[in-house]
Amino acid sequence: MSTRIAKQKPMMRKEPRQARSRATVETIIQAGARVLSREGWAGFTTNKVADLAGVSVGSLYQYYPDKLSLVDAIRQNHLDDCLSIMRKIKAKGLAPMQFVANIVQAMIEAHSTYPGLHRVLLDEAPSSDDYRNPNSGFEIEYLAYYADAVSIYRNRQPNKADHITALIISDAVDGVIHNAARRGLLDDPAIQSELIRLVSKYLDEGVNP
Amino acid sequence: MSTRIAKQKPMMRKEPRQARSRATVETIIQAGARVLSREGWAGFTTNKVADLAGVSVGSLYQYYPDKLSLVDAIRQNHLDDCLSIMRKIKAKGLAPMQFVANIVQAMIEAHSTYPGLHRVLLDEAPSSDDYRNPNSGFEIEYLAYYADAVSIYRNRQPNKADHITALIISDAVDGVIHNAARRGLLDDPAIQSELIRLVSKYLDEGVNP
DNA sequence: CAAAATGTGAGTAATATTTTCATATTCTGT
DNA sequence: ACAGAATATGAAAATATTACTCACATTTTG
Repeated sequence: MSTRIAKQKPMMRKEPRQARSRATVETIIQAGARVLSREGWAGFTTNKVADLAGVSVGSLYQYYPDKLSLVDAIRQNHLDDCLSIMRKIKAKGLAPMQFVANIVQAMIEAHSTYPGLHRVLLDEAPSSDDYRNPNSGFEIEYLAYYADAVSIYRNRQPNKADHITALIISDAVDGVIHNAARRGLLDDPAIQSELIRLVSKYLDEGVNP
Repeated sequence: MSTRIAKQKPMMRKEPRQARSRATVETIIQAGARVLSREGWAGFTTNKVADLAGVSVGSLYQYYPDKLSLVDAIRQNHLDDCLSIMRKIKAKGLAPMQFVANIVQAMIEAHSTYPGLHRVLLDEAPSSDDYRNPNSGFEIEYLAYYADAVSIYRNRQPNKADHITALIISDAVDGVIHNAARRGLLDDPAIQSELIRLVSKYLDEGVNP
């Protein structure tokens, strides 16, 4: 999955050394993501997470000093996943249209496992660090990938205006996926193809509005 | 099919009769909207609402039997506003491009007062009735307006496919606005014009992707 | 001016949730 | 095999939160 890095305020109370504890921590993170996704921040309790993970609360507090550090870990994990997906697709070196289709489909897939997670992490859940901040490293890197995608799609050098374009696309895709998930339509092929069309047409230059 | 059904639980404990109490109720609703917008469902407490409204909790409970009925009232109020905006624009009978621009700008404006409200009401806050349901009367009416807008823009009879188009547009607009608000960019003219461009290009037929 | 409407806010009652810790179990290196 | 380290447990202490009431004050109405 992802490498976890030490922070000023130690993210982890204790580093899991054996395979068993590493698995426990992983399970806790997954369960936490599921609880956040299904119940939102208001329904996120350490006991629920432990229950769903099938471990005792004690185990949870063995590794995370408090609730907040657990959310931080979940967020870190999720954002790492997002960036990793982006990097992989970019590395494929696809043709423009395939590229867009790939990104859209990857984003849909990423939201399929825990439909509400992204939104909850960005909008609801408090944070000790600054990942919520619009100028956070994550947001910047994330949007930079989109901006890069724009220049790739248009087959030319990166451009300052690409960043606004990237913002619009990223947020529009987010909105369609989020609401589709809310309506239970994330699997609808019509939604998927129309979303791709939305992005493609917006990216196509030439025809003036 | 059922239209609107009378609620078992009365929305209001007591109907405000004098001007003073009507103003109190209005203030409470506004304060409630502000609290929901700023703090989300998790931070929504009756005492906070009363404080912000500048009235005592007692007054709040004079009109609303419980917290849930207050949220319901706030939601009802907000959704009525949304539909009312839509109706007014439709009534203007504008030309296609002006029409799109108007809707987008109206939606941006609607989100400007309480940036997080719409999302919180749809995603976070629980509901005694079925406004959260994707097949609720509100959703259907709301999307119907968008679908209608599509057929107006394309200057032809309404079409079954318009509904998917409407869904995509509605949700994309929602996503861009919501995230722009989160980033404090709701006033950015570049965002506004690009959002209009996104919608217009998607609606333009002819050029095949 | 009496009665009805409205407003007050400290306090209660109930609930919920985080976090600990004494103890039990499992693993690792030798 | 064994000691010490790592890991796991979960009842319950400690803490926090907050929805909602009620006895009483103030304002409005007719």
